[in-house]
Amino acid sequence: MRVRSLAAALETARTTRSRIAKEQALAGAFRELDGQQLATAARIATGRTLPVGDGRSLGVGGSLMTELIVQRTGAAPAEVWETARQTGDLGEAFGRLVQDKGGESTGAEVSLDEVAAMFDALAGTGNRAQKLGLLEGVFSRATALETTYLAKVILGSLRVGALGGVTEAAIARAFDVPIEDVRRAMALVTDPGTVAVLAKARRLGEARFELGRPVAYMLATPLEGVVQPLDPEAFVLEDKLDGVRTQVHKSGDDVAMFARGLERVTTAFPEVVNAFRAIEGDVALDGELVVMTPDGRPRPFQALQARLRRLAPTDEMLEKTPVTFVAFDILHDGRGDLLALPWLERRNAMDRFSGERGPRSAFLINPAVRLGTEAPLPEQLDRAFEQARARGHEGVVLKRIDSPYEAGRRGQAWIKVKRAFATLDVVITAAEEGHGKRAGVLSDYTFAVWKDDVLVNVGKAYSGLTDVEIDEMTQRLEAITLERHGGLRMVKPEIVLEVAFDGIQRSTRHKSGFALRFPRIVRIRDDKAPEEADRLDAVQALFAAQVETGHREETEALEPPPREPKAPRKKKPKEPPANQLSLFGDPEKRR
DNA sequence: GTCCATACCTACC
DNA sequence: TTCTGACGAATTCGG
DNA sequence: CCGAATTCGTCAGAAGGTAGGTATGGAC
Repeated sequence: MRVRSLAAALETARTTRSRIAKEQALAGAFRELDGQQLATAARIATGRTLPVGDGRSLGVGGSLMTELIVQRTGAAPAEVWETARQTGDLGEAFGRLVQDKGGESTGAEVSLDEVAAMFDALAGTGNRAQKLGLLEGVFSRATALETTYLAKVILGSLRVGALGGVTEAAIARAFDVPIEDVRRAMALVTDPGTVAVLAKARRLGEARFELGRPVAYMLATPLEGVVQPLDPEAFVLEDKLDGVRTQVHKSGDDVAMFARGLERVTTAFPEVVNAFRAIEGDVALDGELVVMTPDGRPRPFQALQARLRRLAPTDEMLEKTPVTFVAFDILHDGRGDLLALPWLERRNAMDRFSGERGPRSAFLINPAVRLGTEAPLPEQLDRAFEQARARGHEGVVLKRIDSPYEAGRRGQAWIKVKRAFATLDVVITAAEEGHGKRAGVLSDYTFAVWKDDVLVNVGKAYSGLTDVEIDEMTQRLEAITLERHGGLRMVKPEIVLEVAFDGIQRSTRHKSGFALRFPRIVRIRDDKAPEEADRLDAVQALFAAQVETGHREETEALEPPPREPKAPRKKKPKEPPANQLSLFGDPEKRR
């Protein structure tokens, strides 16, 4: 089977807005396939290259792709960037350049099996040259359309409007099976490829929960989205912890942990593994991974962040930021999966698995309390919410006591209650060109407030810094830039832009960024961690000055300046990596 | 030849 | 993670 | 009563913020 008909189906799906038409296009392509080819096609339709749970990644991003495009089409890097800028999508640009430069293949056709083999091989090597060779091997025989969609899926931005839900429906339609069966199987097996193959064989019923393989997470709906009145007696309340959603599966001495994307993260959290080794029996639990202070208070998400992407933590980290897995649901008790049981029964089953006690335990169970009937529900919620915040939590979650575990669904059985957002008026001082749908408009703003006659950047530029650091930074930069430019512009402490506000300039490192000629007023939300509230107060105070000095006025964004190809610093062409420019990595904070 | 900074990619909220 | 906008089905409205 | 308008559930996509792992290329 060729990639060609899948690419054609994806193109059809992309160019129509109708979900049904997208579904039909994909279903048509799926119907002609089976086995591994079907699996590969289903994964590609959902924007994936490897099976769910593979754990590896291709390691091919904008930079390597640009190199490939240059090699394939003979276009200059500047031309590639310009085309990507126009289309808002590097994959789209690749296809167009292949077409324009007459680089379409006339050779042997590319099969889905080859594509799957390429994905696997790409994930298997870290060597840039080897990756390039593997890509070249397939792309050199691809048509323009195949090129576009292969590049898109490799870059992780398919943008055909047919992820998850539409592809599930397409599988159901292709093989004439009930959509509910597809959904159920997807929640349990999680890999669209496997599910598609099961659907074709009419064996969706065989999908089972397996200890050691994660299920899709059950998610909570925000309270604002809840329509029906709630019966207080049907719900319990739990604290909503601000950490990372995690499943822990224990089978004998094997303990496995899975993060939100269902990747294995076991080696990062040995303290949790040890805690689970110490308990009796097999089990699979759903919960939140958090960092706590010695007295049992949760620390903000930032504290956990340092542990997140580490394959193996250092002893120092284990000492300074030990993590705790706080379980709030049970999926399997060693004898069978409990997903269909009502929450109350699952809760009872889970309570048998409590680990060692104490605030520094690496395994705790999240307390749940029944709602009362003495006060009106909104009042109870307000009180519970404030109490949860006072304990350092993000908010509360309401859970229906009669609800099964609805894997992979965001239903109204779980309802999260978080803080109402305060707003703050700020000024945009820099922006980047958008991608995808947003091509041609400005986005990715840097915010500022007025301080006296000078704009001080806040928002993303300052995120993560303390008030003291901000003050120091501000003073230093004011000294430099007031003298040199008559104004203060900055994107990152070490990056000072070159002009004030009377024109548009691109910054040195914020490559695709440019200032707006006139600041525009926007609103941002205050949904930061509690400790950042002080900082926002300070910013609010600065903002008050803006009103007095009359600096607030609404103006239009200007068109971006013509882009001149910049001479590459090195011999190798480097691509401005789309809108995911990393502006961060402050050396000051690394200490 | 080794070391180190950094460019790139990825994944969590 | 949140937010927005869109589709399509269900429900209500109006002639 | 029937078609039009509105509501509602669901989904896709965009966006912002942050840090670690790995390959690589230049400095020494």
